[in-house]
Amino acid sequence: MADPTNSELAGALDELGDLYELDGAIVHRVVAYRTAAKAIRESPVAVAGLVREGRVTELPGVGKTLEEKLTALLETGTIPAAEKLRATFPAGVVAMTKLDGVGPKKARRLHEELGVDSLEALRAAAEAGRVRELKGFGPKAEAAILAALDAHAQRGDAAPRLLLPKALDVAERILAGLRASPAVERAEVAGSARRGADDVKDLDIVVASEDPAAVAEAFAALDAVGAVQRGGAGGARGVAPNGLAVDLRVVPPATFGNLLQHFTGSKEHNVRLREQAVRRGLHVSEHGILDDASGETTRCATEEEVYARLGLPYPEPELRLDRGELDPGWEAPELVTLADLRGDLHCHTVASDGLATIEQMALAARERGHAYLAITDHSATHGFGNDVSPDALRRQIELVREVDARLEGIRVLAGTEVNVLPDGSPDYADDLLEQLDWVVASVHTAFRMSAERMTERIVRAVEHPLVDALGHPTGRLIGRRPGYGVDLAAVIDAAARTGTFLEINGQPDRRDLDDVHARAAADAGVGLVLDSDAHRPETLANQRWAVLTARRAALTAGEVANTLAWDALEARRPRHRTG
DNA sequence: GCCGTTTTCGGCCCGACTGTTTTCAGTCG
Repeated sequence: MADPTNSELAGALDELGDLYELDGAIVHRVVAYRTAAKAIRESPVAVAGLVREGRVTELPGVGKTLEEKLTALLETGTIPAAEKLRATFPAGVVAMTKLDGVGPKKARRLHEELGVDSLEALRAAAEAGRVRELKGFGPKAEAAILAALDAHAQRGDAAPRLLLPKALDVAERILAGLRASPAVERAEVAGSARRGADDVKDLDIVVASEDPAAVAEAFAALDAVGAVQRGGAGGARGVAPNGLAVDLRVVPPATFGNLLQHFTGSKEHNVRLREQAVRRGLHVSEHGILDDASGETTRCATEEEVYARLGLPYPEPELRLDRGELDPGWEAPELVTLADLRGDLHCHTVASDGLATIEQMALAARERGHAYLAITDHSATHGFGNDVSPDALRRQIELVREVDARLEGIRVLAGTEVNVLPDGSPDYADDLLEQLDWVVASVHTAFRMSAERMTERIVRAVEHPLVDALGHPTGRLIGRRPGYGVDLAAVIDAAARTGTFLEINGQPDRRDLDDVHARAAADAGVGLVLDSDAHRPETLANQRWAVLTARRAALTAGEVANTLAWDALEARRPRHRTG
């Protein structure tokens, strides 16, 4: 039987944390399970392997006890403590703790005192007016439970999340509206949107102003804020027309830095930051930094002042993920920017499923300041758009050469996004691939093979000497489809061995590789390419999202291959490697 | 349950909001 994935191992620890929490364990013990689950989920290597090698305690937050539990899970398929607790707390009770406003304490009392053991039973009890009979519960608590059950019935377990570009579009319109108000001195988006996350649950907007009432009024009047659910001193909550919740917070300019830092998060970053500060007698909150020794609170107008007061280098928002950025001795890397990119190595034209011609795409890339653009239409077996047969590709190469000769100021490269067949070979012959300047190999078909076979398939493609880059390496679609089961550590190893580049695809629902694995690839010496995968001129701008993922991976310009001039990059292609 | 410039025990971020309370527990981010 295949080893459990990191996600499955993390899920088991999260469940055990939930069960211990219901059982009344102290909160720190529960937090320890969740911290360990996060470390496992974000690990770029297969944690099951670490457990077998006796190395799993190298992960931060995993100690002897959790090592034993993970070992039991691998050897027997279950954790004894979880088995025992499941007998006391049925799955329905755990499910109750996921409802808005219901936590472990309330769920346990509903279970013990009303015999409720499922969401259905909870609804029946609430509708019968039995919940309000419990001490500490009242009519409002009962109504809130019914509302939470309705919300759960509508959206299921996962709260709806919006892809980053859609959320930022709302944020930018709100910010523009707020900045037009004379009462607003500064307005910024905070939260996961500012950190460049793949998708967001809600927007946090923070404002510096001496007149919060005027700001709240301006906020409520914005078209981008459809309905204001509640307002009050220092803030308001609205809902954008597309359903995105928007939280507004307003403070005087003197503490804007504290507020922006606090609401940018991440939560884990802030917890770590505050724990370290406490050891030095400092207490950090959105209101300022309290010094135990003097009793003084330092208020900061900028975030830079917050980090400086704590003696820390300033971490860019994308790096605030509690992945070592607060460790002693950490130095802020100079993160790659969109302006560093000198070319784009993945786009489509009307030859396959794109909407523009070679020339239109090239002119748009030149307009964006690029020095080169690779035209990489899909290959024949792909199945989307027009089939690009070998003969059609030969004609396409001639067309590219013709456009390249005619246009000044942009190098147009002949390429392909060649399909990786189930056996790992590209679906054009080598003598044709040899004529191309740039070959991206991608998996588009036969997703459902075992992890072992998929890994062999992709490693074989990476090892092909005429494959320059692996496109969207995992095939994930954010919020819709997990990646194919593939051992990325083996893929990264093969790429490091062969000099093949790995792509960070900039389509906003791909961003594939993700930040964790992009970091692991760079650490292994693999070059990353940040591509738009544009299908029309406007979506060349999608490189922006690849750059954000790269920044979350702490990539510098030196770790991104398409920051190089084409001549330098061409010389680094795998086909030029010897030995 | 983890961890150590308070190191093998005794701590473990901070505040807002809500509903039920007469001073606070639970939940959330």
